[in-house]
Amino acid sequence: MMVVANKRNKEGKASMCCQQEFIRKLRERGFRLTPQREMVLSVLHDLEDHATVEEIHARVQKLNSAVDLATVYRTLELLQEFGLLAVIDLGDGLHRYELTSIHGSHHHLQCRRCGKLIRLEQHQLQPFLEALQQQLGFQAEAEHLIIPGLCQACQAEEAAQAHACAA
Amino acid sequence: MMVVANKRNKEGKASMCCQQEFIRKLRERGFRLTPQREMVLSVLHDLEDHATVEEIHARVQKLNSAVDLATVYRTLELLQEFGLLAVIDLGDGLHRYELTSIHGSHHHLQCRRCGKLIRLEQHQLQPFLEALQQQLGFQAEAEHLIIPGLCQACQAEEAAQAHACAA
DNA sequence: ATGGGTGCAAAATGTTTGCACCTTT
DNA sequence: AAAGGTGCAAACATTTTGCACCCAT
Repeated sequence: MMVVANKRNKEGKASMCCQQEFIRKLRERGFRLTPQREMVLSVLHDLEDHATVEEIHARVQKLNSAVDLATVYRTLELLQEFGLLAVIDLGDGLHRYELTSIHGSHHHLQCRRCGKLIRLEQHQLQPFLEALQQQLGFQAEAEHLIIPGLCQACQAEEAAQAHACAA
Repeated sequence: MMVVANKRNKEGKASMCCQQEFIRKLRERGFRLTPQREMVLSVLHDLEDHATVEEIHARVQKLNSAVDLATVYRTLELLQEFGLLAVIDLGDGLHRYELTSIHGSHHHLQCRRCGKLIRLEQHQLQPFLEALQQQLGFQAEAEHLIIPGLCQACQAEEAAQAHACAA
């Protein structure tokens, strides 16, 4: 029995390009593309940003409320093994996920004061990674670095605060 | 009642330099330096490398087996608030800790194949962090980045393996 | 006496696993 | 029939919390 898992195909976008890849990798190992797996993939596909397991599960349940959290975990694990899924750890004890094929390799600057995440594209990191290769022989495969610090706005506010204290 | 928490003072090294800092920050907030906190700090001080909570707890228990895990957690939390403690997440679900004052700001290159950690000093990262400031106005405070990739040895082995498959 | 700190046990959180049942091939 | 996949519940691991009691000021 097939469940409608991706309503967006009618829009004609090359939607779910990653589904082909997923199916291929599943078949390679004798695994199947089930409606549940399709739904998880679809939800991941539609994320503008990375999401936690709970968020993914909640969205999947809107499509079919019977889908279990354990199934979501199991599917995410598969996607990770296949290298299709990036795992992001912001240090708050929650893992966040996103499809690598959709968002491309990128990184985040995380403001420790306001929490804002600033996207950093792979190419902005490239010179640094190349230096690692040349100087240390290390071939970096950084897909998702989180660099903590202070965003521009918060730098200003902290400076203002320091002023106020001094006065 | 005072418990001997740091046997190494007799060696004459400027041992436990961080203890002064810890005491000062505690006092600032009306908190106390207890034997338990002293022991946790001492254990952290003697680590060659970062350690998990369990490892720290085990070492503290060698000094006084009554010390509770919860106390270790509470002390680590304090040290974090004071900015004296670096938390490292290698992605295996365990947090590792080390005193910033002892080991200095540094980072790690982590080989995804053999698991080896290669130390990367702060100054090796500096040009990149400065570029972030100049180009994006972001003031990075990266204290402990983990950059995944392949170490030199494993690059060679992967290449050899690829050859073998082709043949 | 006031308030911080501890140990202990319970709870909360996030994730994994065992298993009976269902589904696809 | 064989093998994979699911939902459910229980198990797990890590971390946090509530509380009675202890200790320092």
